[in-house]
Amino acid sequence: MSSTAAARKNREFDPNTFLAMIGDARKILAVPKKQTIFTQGDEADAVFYVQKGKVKLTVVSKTGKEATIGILSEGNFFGEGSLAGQALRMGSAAAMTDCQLLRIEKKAMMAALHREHAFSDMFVAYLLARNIRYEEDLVDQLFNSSEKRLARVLLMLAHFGKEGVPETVVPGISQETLAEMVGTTRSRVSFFMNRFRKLGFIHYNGGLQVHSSLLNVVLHD
Amino acid sequence: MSSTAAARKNREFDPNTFLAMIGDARKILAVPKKQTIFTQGDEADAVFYVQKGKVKLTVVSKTGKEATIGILSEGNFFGEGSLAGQALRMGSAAAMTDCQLLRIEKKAMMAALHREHAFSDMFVAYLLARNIRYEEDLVDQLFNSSEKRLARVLLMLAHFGKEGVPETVVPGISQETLAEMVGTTRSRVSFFMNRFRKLGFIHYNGGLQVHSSLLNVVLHD
DNA sequence: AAAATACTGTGCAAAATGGCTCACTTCCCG
DNA sequence: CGGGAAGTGAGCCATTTTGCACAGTATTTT
Repeated sequence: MSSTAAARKNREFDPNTFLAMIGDARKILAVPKKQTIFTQGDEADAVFYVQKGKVKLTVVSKTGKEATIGILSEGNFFGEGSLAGQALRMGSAAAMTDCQLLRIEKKAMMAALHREHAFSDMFVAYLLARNIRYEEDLVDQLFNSSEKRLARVLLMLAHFGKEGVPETVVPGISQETLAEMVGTTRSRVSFFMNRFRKLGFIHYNGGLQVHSSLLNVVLHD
Repeated sequence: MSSTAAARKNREFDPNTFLAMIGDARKILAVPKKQTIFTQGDEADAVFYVQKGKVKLTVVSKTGKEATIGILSEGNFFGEGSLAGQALRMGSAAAMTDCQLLRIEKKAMMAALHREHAFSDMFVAYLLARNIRYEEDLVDQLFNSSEKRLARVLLMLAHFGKEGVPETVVPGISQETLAEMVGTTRSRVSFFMNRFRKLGFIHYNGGLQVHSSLLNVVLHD
């Protein structure tokens, strides 16, 4: 219930309504932590929806470098490229925590989009939001140094609870993964993380915690 | 007519069909080269559609740096952020060439999306394509050096005509603009452009021409 | 608990980039 | 047609970033 409320609050649509419209051309998947959901190059014939947990999307370049495109929480879709005619997965998806996912066949998804007003309204809203997010990421890359980008990534990963309660960042996220998201090297991330720690912006306490003052790094100058 | 065919070929929807559905809550705008269409911070209450010409989207950072998010040709929408609830423009749009645009009121757009199946199908397809494009740009930023990013931008700007006919890149694009797209400095662009020229990848001939062999720079290694 | 793995903190030299400056060349506008 | 503004090619040097390498510290596995 609380997850539904959270998703509605953030995205302006109700996953339950969504669920109802698809009918039975969907499957609920329980994916354990660290398991692969799909791999770059796989055939792409379905869209996924995160009901619970965190999913990491990555891409591997021809030279073997790895980049992390995003970390998705509940209320997000992924694998939508298949709807746009991409026959193969352009990246991989893996569960960072135990997840509950919805797998929707491409055909069923397109039929539902075409049939149900409310559903396509919702999906358009979702895509617009996603577009905005991508644009922000891109602008961030064009404008900021790797230190600021790291600060921004940390802030985005730390959904501050009500009133800035310091919630723990995605449990177990490694410097390696952070480096892949920021677009830099792990040693650089290590360097900045220590700087942030010395300045009191972040705090290790079992998990990683981010203090909202880290914003200063992003906003200042 | 040829523009319609081209757009259909690339985007799988017909602007004319699109036009018909909106009714009269749209205006056709003739925008002369270099004119501003909207400015960062303006009120956002309409979406635009490029019928003819090239439009440049830019963002200015708090520190005054400028980034170019994209250069749009016919068949593209821009300013869709307004549909997602952005009350103000997050960036600016300007005509790079004489343009013919369609300006659609936010309300009319949303009503049409909600009313016409074919229209929302088309728009969903458009948004998916746009998403893929943003994702590619982001991956490019995460993986590649500024030299390769420049090579990629040049290749994207040069829509090779049938059979690799070397078409001139967006007429009059400056190194400054290229730098803003690539996310580097103009001096760096100048440096690489000359390197590309010496290697025979590009050619100045009144306008700028790109040889498809530039692909080697992007693809190799 | 021991062994095998994964993750982190550093240090360093080499390479890439950012930020100027300056001299020229083009182009555009009055 | 002249002057100015805009765009380009170069060079230089301070920083930033990369790429490795290594040792010490968690974690996981057996």
